[in-house]
Amino acid sequence: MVESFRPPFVTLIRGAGLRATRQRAAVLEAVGVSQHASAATVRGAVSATLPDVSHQAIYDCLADLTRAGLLRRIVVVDGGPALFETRTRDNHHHIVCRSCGLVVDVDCAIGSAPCLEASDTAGFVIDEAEVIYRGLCAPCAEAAPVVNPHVQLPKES
Amino acid sequence: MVESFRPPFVTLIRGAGLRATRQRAAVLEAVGVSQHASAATVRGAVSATLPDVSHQAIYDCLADLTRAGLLRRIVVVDGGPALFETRTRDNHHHIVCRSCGLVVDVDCAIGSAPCLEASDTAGFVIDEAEVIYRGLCAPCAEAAPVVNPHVQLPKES
DNA sequence: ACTCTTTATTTGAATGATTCAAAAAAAGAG
DNA sequence: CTCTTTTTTTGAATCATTCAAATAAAGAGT
Repeated sequence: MVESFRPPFVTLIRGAGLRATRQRAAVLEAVGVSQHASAATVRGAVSATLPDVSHQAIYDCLADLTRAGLLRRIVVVDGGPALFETRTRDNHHHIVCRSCGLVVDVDCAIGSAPCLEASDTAGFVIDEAEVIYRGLCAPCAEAAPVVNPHVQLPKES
Repeated sequence: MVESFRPPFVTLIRGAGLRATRQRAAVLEAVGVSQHASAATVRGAVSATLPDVSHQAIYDCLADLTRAGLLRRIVVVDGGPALFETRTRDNHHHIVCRSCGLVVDVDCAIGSAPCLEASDTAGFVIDEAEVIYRGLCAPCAEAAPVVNPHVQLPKES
């Protein structure tokens, strides 16, 4: 059952050396639309056009696209699901709202270099620095009279 | 069956407003000894003196001690177990070896302030910045002719 | 020390994101 | 259009962690 793919996604996928399947195109599109989407979110979006996608296909596509460099995988909430984004290879970081789980991109704080400067590298050869800022987004900060440090974050962003 | 507790741990625990139980003292000691220990590691250490500790007690103790500020909980490996450490409230960061999982503390890179300076806070009220450096520790860097970006990290540090 | 109320621990089952494995289906080279 | 390879489906399994009810220990007061 061959439908018409939206060219750009297929091109991207083939360009990354992967076979262009409906599932992969849909997953890539879904991640692009829903910024910082979890596998569950992606599945929800994809099933709008492909009602019978298996969750395994979602996980496989996300893993393949991530390995191919078309997606980036992040985990910003302890115990929460992994999130995926289409901005790759630019070493940006993230701000996460403790209350609603909103994730926003931030450019590297320390100049344009991938902020690999640790005060003491303890002999390590460092190739990546991941920075996660936490706090409250504007709406949540306004709504919160007292910040409760024990709030349980929603598992879904 | 009251044994003799090592005073310091009991004092610390009571000082934090918690009841001093054998399990809590043993857990606190275990985390202090095994730097960056997982719940499983802690259980292993604790069961040397308390052979019948339940895993639930380990999780409860770790959660209680963390809530009381005597422990800090971190997750440095995607999908890996949470690790606990006794250095709290000093905003230090971590370097993680991609190969062997070794975790080492690093002081904040951006001066002594808790490096909360994001380039653009997007309206968020930020209260924490978590930094995780990744790479290879000295022994692993020497042992690795080619760095394989797909190595699966051991779940245990 | 002894009793009582509160808080912890044990016991055993459940959750949820993710992964494994085998069979069926689709992609794309020739 | 066929064939081989790669994907997807299907269905079960894993692992850290959590929930819930019953039992036990802590510590204040006597």
